[in-house]
Amino acid sequence: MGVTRQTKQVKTLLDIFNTENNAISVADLVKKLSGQMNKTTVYRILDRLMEDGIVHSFVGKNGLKWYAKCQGCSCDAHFDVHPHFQCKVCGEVSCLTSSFKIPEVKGYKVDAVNLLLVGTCSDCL
Amino acid sequence: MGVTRQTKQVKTLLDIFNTENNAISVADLVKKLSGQMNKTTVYRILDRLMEDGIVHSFVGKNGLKWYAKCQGCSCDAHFDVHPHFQCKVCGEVSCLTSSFKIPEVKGYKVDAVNLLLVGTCSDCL
DNA sequence: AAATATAATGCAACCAAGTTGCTTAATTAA
DNA sequence: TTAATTAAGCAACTTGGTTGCATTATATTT
Repeated sequence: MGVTRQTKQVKTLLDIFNTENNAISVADLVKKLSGQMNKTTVYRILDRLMEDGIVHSFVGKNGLKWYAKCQGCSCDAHFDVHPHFQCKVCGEVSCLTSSFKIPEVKGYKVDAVNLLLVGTCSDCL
Repeated sequence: MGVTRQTKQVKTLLDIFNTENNAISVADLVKKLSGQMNKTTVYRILDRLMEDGIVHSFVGKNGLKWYAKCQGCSCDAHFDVHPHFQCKVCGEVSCLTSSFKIPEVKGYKVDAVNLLLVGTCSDCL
């Protein structure tokens, strides 16, 4: 599970994630790479990169799926989940470094958290 | 803005929200009401009910849109936002009563929060 | 109560995100 | 270098959601 071959396409994707600080929506990736790469391929590589713990994914404010490079976030031990911030003006999404403790809820077993802050980023203020 | 006429369809929707405690996905609503009501109508009524502050909406773990009746939650003054819980076994989504203070983030102006807890509900444990 | 203005519904067509099955091509291991 | 196997490409499809426009229902006015 998650033994990713070093294909040209995988390298392209990895390169994007390594040079880009912010999160990227799959839709944007597909658009940006259209012509270079099939959209199915993009989806499948992202799946594999996530299994390998290279990237993590989450859902943006309008239901689109976003990916960002994992940097020190333990994606499996989901207990230092970080929030994400989405600017409603420019649409940029970034990982916030401030970690966040999972709230306890009586009667429920919580094992993942999706915390999305929506607002205006410093550039758009 | 938000002056909703009391049509048969609106009453049907309101009735569903008043008898259902949990949140409902739009997709489910459309399915449940197919034959009774056009899907466009469902989407539009939900929009209006939200403008009126009758229901609030949020995004589930797989990007689907969910709605739930507002009960005492001030949907416009987004500062007593409540979290939502989605059970990954049965799929049910419910509003948690525990309120939640919006975290401060330096440089950003945060005005909405989407906090989704994913796990296993008491029925599925 | 009837007429009018206006808001809401239905319909069909559309768009975009994401998925599936299958064939072909590219890695990696032998 | 060949063989085993993973990954890429393609096309077709599914699903959630939207749009424009014609028709119908609700409120309002007289």
